[in-house]
Amino acid sequence: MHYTEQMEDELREAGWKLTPSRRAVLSVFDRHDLHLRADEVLARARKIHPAVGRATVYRTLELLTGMGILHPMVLGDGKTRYARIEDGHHHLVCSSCRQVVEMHDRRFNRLIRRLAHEQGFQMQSNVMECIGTCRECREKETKS
Amino acid sequence: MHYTEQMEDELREAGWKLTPSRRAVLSVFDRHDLHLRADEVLARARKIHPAVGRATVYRTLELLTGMGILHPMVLGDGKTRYARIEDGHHHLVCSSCRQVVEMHDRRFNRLIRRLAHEQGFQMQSNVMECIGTCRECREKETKS
DNA sequence: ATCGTTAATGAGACAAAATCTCATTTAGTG
DNA sequence: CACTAAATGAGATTTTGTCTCATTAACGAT
Repeated sequence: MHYTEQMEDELREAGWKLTPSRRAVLSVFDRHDLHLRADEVLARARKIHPAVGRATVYRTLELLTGMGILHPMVLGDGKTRYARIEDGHHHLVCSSCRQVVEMHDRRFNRLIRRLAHEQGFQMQSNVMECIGTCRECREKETKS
Repeated sequence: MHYTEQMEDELREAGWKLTPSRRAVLSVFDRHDLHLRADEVLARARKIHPAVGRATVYRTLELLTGMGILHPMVLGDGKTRYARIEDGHHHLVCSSCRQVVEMHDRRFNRLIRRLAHEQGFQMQSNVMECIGTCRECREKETKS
């Protein structure tokens, strides 16, 4: 089953109405590897359902964030971007060339869940950003 | 030695000029536990050096971010906030009441550093946000 | 199918956050 | 203390996000 359909079910089960606009926004995030600004989401959603309004995109992004489906983040350039939450969403960001590497490591989720539990929290999702320098940039650095 | 002085040295060593405005912004972050919006930073900086302009605050926040001294983040309400980076900065955020719990756990930093290293990254800093529900909110939930 | 309720919508006014420009100032250097 | 490039503040401008409100349409009941 596709991600979009799953999410539509989730919305329905939570009692939200499934409108063309919401479907359009959701379908933008069918690919898992996107980090989009609100205006980019708007543009892409309009390709699917040209009538969507800006307000609705913001409302939907907020809704999806509240449901733990998306997560807003600032990847170092001051712009807020939305990305799907996979439990969890872990980035390495190179502070020099800005490339973003996605990490998927179970140890991480396990450790976080445990630490959250120790504090009485029940984890819904988590996002980590690690800022550093990638190998290529370090090598360029030392050469110059 | 105070944090502010350390950071001033860092700026100087990197060849940046130490102006009253930059000092003012830096001194705002002398306390380690702040998560401030740009306009809050401006207001606080003006208490110290009333002449600072908005543009300069943004410029300085960007500079300090680039140097790995501050990190911008979106704590779930869509507002960008800046906080000092301590290696690392780990939050539990309750999605219901919005309380933020700071975690300090060495295992975390160790694991992240290792994972970063595996990818060829040299870590400068890291930030983690775990969204969940705190005990109090869960208890309220079940009672109602 | 159709109806009724109510959530959801789009348009556009509005507000807030961030950027840009440029003439002027000043920190650091010699 | 004079020089110069970096940095600044003011304010115009752009971008991003919010709000209002009249209209629409999703969904359950019939």
